[in-house]
Amino acid sequence: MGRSPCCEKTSVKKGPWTPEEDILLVSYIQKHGPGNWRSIPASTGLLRCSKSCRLRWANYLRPGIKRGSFTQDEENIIIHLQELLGNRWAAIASYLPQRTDNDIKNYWNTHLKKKLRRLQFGPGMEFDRSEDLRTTPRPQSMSNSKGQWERKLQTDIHKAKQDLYEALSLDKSNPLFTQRISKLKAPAVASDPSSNSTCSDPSSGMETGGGYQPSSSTYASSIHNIEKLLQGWTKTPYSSSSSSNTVSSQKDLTETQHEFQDKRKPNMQEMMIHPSQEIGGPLSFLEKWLLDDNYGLAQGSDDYDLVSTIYDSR
DNA sequence: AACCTAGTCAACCGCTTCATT
DNA sequence: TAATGAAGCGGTTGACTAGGT
Repeated sequence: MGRSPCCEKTSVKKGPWTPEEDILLVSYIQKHGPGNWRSIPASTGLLRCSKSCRLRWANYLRPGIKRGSFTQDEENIIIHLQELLGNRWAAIASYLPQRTDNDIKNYWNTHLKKKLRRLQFGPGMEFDRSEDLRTTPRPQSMSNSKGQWERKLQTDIHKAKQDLYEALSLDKSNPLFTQRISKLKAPAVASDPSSNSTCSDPSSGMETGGGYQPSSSTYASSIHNIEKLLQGWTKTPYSSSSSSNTVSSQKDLTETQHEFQDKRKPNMQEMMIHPSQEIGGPLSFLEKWLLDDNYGLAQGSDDYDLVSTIYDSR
């Protein structure tokens, strides 16, 4: 299994992305859709490696990303999922579609770890909880019989489930939750994009996030630049002509920018309302888990399937 | 005003997993 | 089945900023 020669080490640009680079990347993805990262540098003329392009898209340019401080509900979800799943940030992020795994990881490392440490050991006590989690309960349980591990996990899951359900249902403004609740009840009814919105800025449709203070000097932190770039992004089917995937000419670029500003703007909000390009998609595993068994909390329902799923996925 | 320190977060690195041949 | 390449993931780094001295 050879290492992937991700990119030529020479002539690959590193460091913060420029607006021009973002435009090239967004233009390409707007035409061809995300994926096929390998071909992007060659097709767009970007002097970035494929990994860098994918990361830039996934962590920053992708529509529907919510920036800014995390809510209490989000915190609770992250804490419980981290307990259940460990540092599997991508898995955790899949339950918070508006947040990227990188964001969650950063937030965990910079805020939550310390917060939990303080709560658990009191101020002044320094203890690396993540280290503890890595070396104690779960691995210990794993070393025991599967049955023991499952019972322990079931207890955790019941608690997590209860808290997660409370967290989600308390947040009436959570569009993902309400939308999916209604979808569950009436799957045939198309959702009304104008009925709910997380967008704090209706003119742009961009979730600016509470309290987020973009850096004034660095491009990478300027939400407004990204906002402009993505203005008009839609889920319009991508061009199937992936053979001519070159956005090298200025003409193409200009046209694309105009497309963003003109034709596509009306659908921007839709994308923001339905993050993660999962509009109308199937309920996530966790959502099904929460919703399909009538919450199964007081009934003491058997979470064996869930436990098995989690267990087997390890 | 200058320096220091801690916090934040975008981006990179290297490993693993997945898909294809 | 094995080999290969691409994509995905988590850990880490380093640039930048804010606040304190």
